[in-house]
Parts: sequence; structure tokens; C-alpha cells
Amino acid sequence: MTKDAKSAPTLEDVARLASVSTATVSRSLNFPELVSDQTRERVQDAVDELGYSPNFGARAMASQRTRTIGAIIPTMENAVFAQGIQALQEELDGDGYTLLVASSAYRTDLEEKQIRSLIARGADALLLIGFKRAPAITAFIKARNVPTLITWAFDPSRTDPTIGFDNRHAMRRLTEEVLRLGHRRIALIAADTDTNDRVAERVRGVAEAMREAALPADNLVIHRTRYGIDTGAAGFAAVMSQPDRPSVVMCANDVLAVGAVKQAHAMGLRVPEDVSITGFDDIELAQVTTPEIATVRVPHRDMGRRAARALIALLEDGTPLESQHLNTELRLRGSLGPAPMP
Amino acid sequence: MTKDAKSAPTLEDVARLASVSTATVSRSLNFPELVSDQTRERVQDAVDELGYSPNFGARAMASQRTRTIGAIIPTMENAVFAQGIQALQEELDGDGYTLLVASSAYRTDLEEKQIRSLIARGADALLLIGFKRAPAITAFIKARNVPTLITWAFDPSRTDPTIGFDNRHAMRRLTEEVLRLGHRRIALIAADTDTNDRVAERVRGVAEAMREAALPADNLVIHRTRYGIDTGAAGFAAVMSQPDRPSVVMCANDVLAVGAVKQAHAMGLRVPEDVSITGFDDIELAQVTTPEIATVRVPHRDMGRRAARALIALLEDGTPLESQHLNTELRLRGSLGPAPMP
DNA sequence: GGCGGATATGAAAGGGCTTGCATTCGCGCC
DNA sequence: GGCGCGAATGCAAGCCCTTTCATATCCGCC
Repeated sequence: MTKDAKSAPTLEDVARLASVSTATVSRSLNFPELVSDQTRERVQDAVDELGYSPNFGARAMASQRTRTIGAIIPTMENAVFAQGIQALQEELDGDGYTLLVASSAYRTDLEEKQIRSLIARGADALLLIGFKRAPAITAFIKARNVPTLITWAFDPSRTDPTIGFDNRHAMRRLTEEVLRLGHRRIALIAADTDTNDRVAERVRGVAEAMREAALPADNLVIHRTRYGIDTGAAGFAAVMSQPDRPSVVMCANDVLAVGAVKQAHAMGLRVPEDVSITGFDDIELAQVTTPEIATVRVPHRDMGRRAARALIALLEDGTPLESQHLNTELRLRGSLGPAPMP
Repeated sequence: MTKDAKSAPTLEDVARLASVSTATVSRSLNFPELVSDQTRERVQDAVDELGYSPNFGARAMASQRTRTIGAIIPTMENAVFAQGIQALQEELDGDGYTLLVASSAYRTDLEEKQIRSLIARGADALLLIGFKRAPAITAFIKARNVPTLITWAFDPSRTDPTIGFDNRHAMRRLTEEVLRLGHRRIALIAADTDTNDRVAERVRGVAEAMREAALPADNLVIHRTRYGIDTGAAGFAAVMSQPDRPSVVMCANDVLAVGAVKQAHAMGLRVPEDVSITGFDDIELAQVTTPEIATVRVPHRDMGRRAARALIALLEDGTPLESQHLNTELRLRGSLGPAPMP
């Protein structure tokens, strides 16, 4: 009856039970090789008997590290980031690191709050999506000396360590393919580009390809909306109800594209005979519609895994973070076909 | 030049700059009403100037609470839990609580690890999915005195505080509807029931309805598999390649059902003319296929919100957790039709 | 037998915050 | 004018661990 039922056993409780000092218990748990077999066993027994597990806060405070990586993603509601984060998590887990995930709902103010919170929680490093954020928060991270890795984007002109892909280039290639199929009037459904630089790049990619093909800017209609199947559907309805209908509706991600396909069905339009639809990301969702969605394959898992490896190498051996450029691939599927004859 | 560029400013730094004691700074931040306007202002200025934010570990240690709720969900890879968790998070956030989410990949051993980790991190309360777990870990939670709320399930015979719905009853009602449409041979694609009690209940619900309709147990074929669109497709292919084809393939969740629909297309089977398909959960995904999937609507968001409210009420005012039974609703959609004439 | 050098352990100093208790101050009131 | 009281603040203990430095022990070897 030596312990209060209410509160967790501490190192000291274990030490007392094992008749050693707290230092020895700590070593026995963290550096078993520094302790004699006999002692280690006694300590282990005590630990088991008490059901001891170390207090994270105290440990963080004493050791000044947490083996915790913080990641902030824009949303958990759809699968866009799920795979990459899952891979990140698995890889970190294998090396005894814990991933803390927060979601910002695509809001920069929330992202800032989450960044502060993760740093306050002692995250040894951060993983963020995209480049765009307020200078103040970037400065804060720098001042706190927290290593930070950017993903889901790539920009050679930036010096921030990045493991990602070139959104603009990928979208440009997809657009070139679209143009090759004879499409001339393009609608683009995309999220807000002010806070989402990946989308801004994708939009730019479309524009670039069109410019290069000497098409007037008027031939591109951009519809802004939140991400969602429902908003994709609404967006599709909106762009298709205009006087000069586009022959292809490109979507800045697959979730929107799925909504678009759904809406096309609802409006009695055949895809791709009447209208083509494209997406971006190549999440599983892209292959459940009929027809399947033509899209850009993003190496989500690979990106997550590499990010984990880079962060671990940094934290364990001090290997500096180095940017890595990953390739995307076109996935041309049934939803994209030749432009209908006028 | 009073601070080391490497390390974060502390309460003491702020206190010094504001010419007050650390106690006053602490109070000024946590209980502003206890401090004079003038002092509060000085403190705030110092905080801003230094870019101070409190060290979470130290705070947790000193105050013995973290305003953090831990949740462990089986997977983040699909949307089954996403909505509920999102709602939970939003509601907690509004009251200054932080949600820590971990995923267990449907593995009990991982879930245990995560539970320990969340408790070590000082979670003030836990939210878990379903009832099934090892007695040892339940005892551990009890010993640590961490309030725990169960969700995504409901079992009146259990005393554990639960906010959820009755999986068995829901599936039974859906099955009754299936039988009413003349189906007699049923295939059921479901995840492993040993570790997943929600699924076990759903399976039981189907069996109950069939027994009540005096159908022999042989008329139900159960195919076990992991959750996934691909595994759903494979499962569908498997059950449909057997000699005595079922007229309906019921799936224990929508993700599997989507895979089934996809596979039906691939096999040239018309849904529901040749074969009916049903799901469970009513996630967004269920409405992107053609035809849309008949399923059971689960009040995800409501569940998340209520869970948050209950936990906050407990932590703030000591209001004991009370179980709440939420209702599900059938969503009969195009994928379910009358059994074909033999 | 005694000494050097591993090897194993202990004592104690933080690390940053909260909070009970003590102290100070200014005010109203008798 | 002095007393009591509430408001504002300070002091210092305590939360639980890690880690440096010192100490104790044991071994082999000259």
C-alpha cells in the first residue's frame, strides 16, 4: 500500500522497489548495456510490477528531446494526404519516433497555431505542406531552431529543404495531353490559390501550356471552390451551365474530379464523349468512378517514406536535410477523351 | 543579448523583462483576472517581444493536466473515421482542448502501445473505438485513472461509458430489407471479427435476421478480408465465382462495397439487376459509384460532437460520462434491388 | 600486495512551470 | 488615526526525469 491509487508510479517508486537509485533505473531503461544483467532484471521486475511508464513531459524536459515529429496537413477529411502521412508514420515508428499530426483545415492562422502547439509539445522536427506561410511564423520556427521539411511541393528557386514534386510541371504535362486531344476550351475547378501554393502552381501549369499552344487566355475558365465531392459537383454544374461550354473540365484534385463525374452523370452528360474530366493526385478514389479518372500520379508513399528517412538521419546523425525532387506520372484513363467534333 | 539564440525563452525570461515574478507571469497568462491591468499589459508586451510560448512538458508536469484528449482510431487511410474525428476535433478546439490522434492499423498490440504513449503524454482522457481489448490494458487505464469513452459501438450490457450506435441492430434492419426484396442467398464481405467487435456485431446482425426468416445458415457465405477498395473487389470476385452465386453481396463497410461495385462492373455484372450490393457507414464514397450504394447511415459528426461535449463536461465540471445511444438510418439506394428471378 | 583501469552505481543538479502560502499595499470605515 | 480586509504580487516547493561527476567495486597484472 505504498502508492496512491490515484497517481502514476514514478521512477522513484521503481527505484525504491528495485533497491537502486533513480539514475540506475533511468539507465537501465534507456541504456541497458550500461547496467549489469542482474540489476536490469530487478529493475524490469519492478517496472512490470508497478506498471510503470515514464512521464513524457518530465523526460522531454530533462533530455531536451522527444523523439517526436510534428506534421501539419491541410485536411484529414479526404485521402489526399492520408497515404503519405501513413507511410511517414510507419517509417518513423520503425525507428522509435512518434508522429503527431494536426490538421489546419487549409487555414493559415490555424496552421500557425498548430505549429506553435507542436513546438511547445517539443517536436524535434516539423513536416509542413507547401511553402506559403507568414514570415512571422517562419521566423518563429527558425528562432526556435526546429528543423523543418516541406513536402507536397517543389520549387528549385527555394532554399528550404523540400521533398516533393513540381505541381506546375505535372499539371502542364497533363494539359499538354489535353490539348493534344483537341480540346480548346478548358474549365478548371480549383481551390483558393491565395493560401494554397500547390494549387496556384497547378493553375499556372495549365495557363503555361495554353499560352505555349497560343490559345487565348479567354479559353480558360477558372472556377474557385473548396475541396469536396459536393463542391466539385457544384463547380462542374456551374462551368457547364455557361454559354460557351468547355469540352474538358480539369480539376485541381481527384476529389473535385469525382464530384464532377458524378454531376456529369446527373446532368445526363457522357464522359468523355460529351465532356472530358481530369483530376490530380491519383488517390484510390480516382478509380472507383465510371469511367475512371485521368489524373496525375503523385508518389505519396514514397514521399512520406523519404521524408521520414531524412528527418531521422538529421536527428540521429545530424545529416543535413537535402531537397529531393520526385517525379509524377500521367495516368490517362477513361474520363479523358478527344474533344467532340463541334 | 540576454538570451541564447539556441533555446526558447522561458517564463523567467518573460518575468525578468516585465519586472515581475514568474508566478505573476504564469497567473497573467492562465488567470488574467487575478492580475492588474497594468501588469497584464507589461507581461503581454514581454511575451510578444520574446516570442514566448510555454513549454508544454513543464506545464503538464506542474499542473498535472494537459487539456489534451487522446483518440486512437483503427485507420486514417479511409474516411470511415475521418468525419467523426474531425467533428470531435473541432468541438474540442472550441474549448481550448487539443486532440491527439493515433492510428492502430486495426492491430490490438499497436493500440496498446498507442494507449500507453498517449497516457505517458499526459492525455487527460481517451476516446477509443469499440470494446474489444486485452484486460491488461483496460486495467492499466483504470490504474492510471484516465477517463475513457468508447465510441462507434453500443452495447447495453456493458457498463463502460459509450457514445455510439448498435452495429448489430443496424445491420439486422438492413438485412431484413434485403430479405424483403426476395434475396435468399447472401454473401457477406467483412473484416476479421476477432479484433473488430463492430464488425462481429454486424455479422451477427445478418445472421439474426436470416435465422428469424428461417433461412438455413448455409445460405450465408462469409468472406473475410482486410478493409480496402481492392480487397472489396477481390472479395466480390471470390464470392461470385462460387458455384451457388448469391443474389446479394453485403459488405461490412462502404469501402468494401465500393470495391465490390467496381468489380461487378469489371465482371460485366449489372447492379442491381444481376446482383445487389450493400455497404455500411454512409461515407461520401458511397454516393460516387453508379449506382449509389445502399447502406446504413451512421451519425459520425454527431457522435464526434457529443463525445467532445461529454469529455469536456467531465474534465471541466466533473460531470460523469454517461452512455448515449445514437440512431442509425437505412439509406436504400440504387445498388440494392429485388432478387432476380431464378 | 598494490595499483591502474574498467565497470557499475549513486548523489544531486537542473529543466520550466504551477500553486499554496506569505507578504505587501491601499482602501474604507469606525 | 488605526484597523481590517481584499486585491495584487512574490517566494519557494514540487512535478518526474536525465545526466554529469564522483564514488565504489572488481579484475588482472607486475
